[in-house]
Amino acid sequence: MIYLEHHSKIGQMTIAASEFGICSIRFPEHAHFDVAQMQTWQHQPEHALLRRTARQLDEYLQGERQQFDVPLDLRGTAFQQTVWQALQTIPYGATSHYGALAEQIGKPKAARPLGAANGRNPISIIVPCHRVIGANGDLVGYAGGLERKRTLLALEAQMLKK
Amino acid sequence: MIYLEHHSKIGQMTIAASEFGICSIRFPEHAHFDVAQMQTWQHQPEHALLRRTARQLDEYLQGERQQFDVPLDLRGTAFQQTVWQALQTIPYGATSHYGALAEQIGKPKAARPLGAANGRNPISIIVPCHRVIGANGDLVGYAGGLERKRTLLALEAQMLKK
DNA sequence: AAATGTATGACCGAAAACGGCTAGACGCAA
DNA sequence: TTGCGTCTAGCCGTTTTCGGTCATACATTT
Repeated sequence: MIYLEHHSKIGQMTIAASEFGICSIRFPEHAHFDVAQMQTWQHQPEHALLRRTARQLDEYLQGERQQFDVPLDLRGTAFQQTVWQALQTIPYGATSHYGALAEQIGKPKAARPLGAANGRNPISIIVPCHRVIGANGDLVGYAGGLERKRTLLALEAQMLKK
Repeated sequence: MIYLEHHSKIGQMTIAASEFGICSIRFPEHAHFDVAQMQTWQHQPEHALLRRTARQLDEYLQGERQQFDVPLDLRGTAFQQTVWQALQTIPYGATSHYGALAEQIGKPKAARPLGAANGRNPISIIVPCHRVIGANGDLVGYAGGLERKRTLLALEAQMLKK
C-alpha cells in the first residue's frame, strides 16, 4: 500500500492505493480511519496513479469534472461491495435515500445496514456516498463530516444549473 | 408443546415434548431456561410419551437403566445439533473432555464453542452432557448445577462397578 | 387542517463481547 | 524435581449491541 497526502480545497486528504487501484480517500478526522494500519503504508508523493487521482479530485472540486477515471480497489464484505457498487450508479448532482438504494440492491428492508455500509465507504467523493440522504430529505451523516457533505452537494447542484 | 412436572430423586424436572419427540428436560433452576416461553405450553401430566420418559428417568436414577428409548426432537443450530449428536456416543459411565469431542466432530479448535453448545443442551441426562469434563479432570460446569453433575457421574460409576 | 416534532418498533448486517476450553509459561511449595 | 495453582493468549460459534433507516402515530404548532 502506498499513499500521499493531498491538500485540497476542502481539506487534507489521504489517498492510498494498492497495485490494483485506489483503495482509500479520507480526511484526517474521517470516521473509522484506522491510523494504526497506516503505519505500514509507504509514502510515495510522486506515484503516478496517486497524482492523477489528486488532480482529478481538484478538478472535481473546481466543478470542472463530473466523472472519475481511475481504477478502484474496493475492499469489504460482499454486502458492502454491493452497496458501494450501487452508489456509483447515482448520477452527478442527483441524490437518493437509504431505503431506495436498499430496494435497488434487492434487500428492501436493509436500509439501516445499508446506511452502515455507506458509512464505511473507503473512497470518498469518487464513490459518491454523499449523494445519499434521509428519506425525509435530512442529511443525516457523513464520515468526513456533515459540513463537507453539504458542500459537495451544493457544488454539484451549482454546476448542474450552469 | 406439551409438558409435565416430574418429581424425581434429584429434584423436580420439567419434561416437554412436541409431536416429534422429547424436546426438553430441565430442572427448575436450569440455566437458560426460558420460563416465558413455557407459558405457551400445555400441561398434560397423563401424556403417554411424557409418562414413559419420566419412568425411564426414574429407572436410570435407580441405577436400573443405562439406555433410553424415547424419540428426541432436538432443536438448535447446525453446530449444536452436531455436538448433541456427539454427546450421545459417550457410553454410560465414561467421560470425555471438551477438546476431545471438538476433535471428534472435526473442529479441533472449537473446544470452547463446544462447551457453550454443551451448556445449551435441552435434554438433560438422556443427552449426557454431564459426561463431559475439563481436560484436567475438573467438572467445570453444568446447567442443572454442578452438584447434580457430580451425583450423576457418581451414580454411573457406582453401577459400572457392580 | 396542514406542518413540524418527537416517540416507537421493526428492520438486518457488522462488529464486539462472551463463554461449561486449553496448552504453555511461571512461581512456589513439598 | 514433581506437582499444583494462576495467568495468558488464542481459539471460534453464539449472542448481544449498535447503527448515516423508515413508516406510523400522536402531540404541538401555525
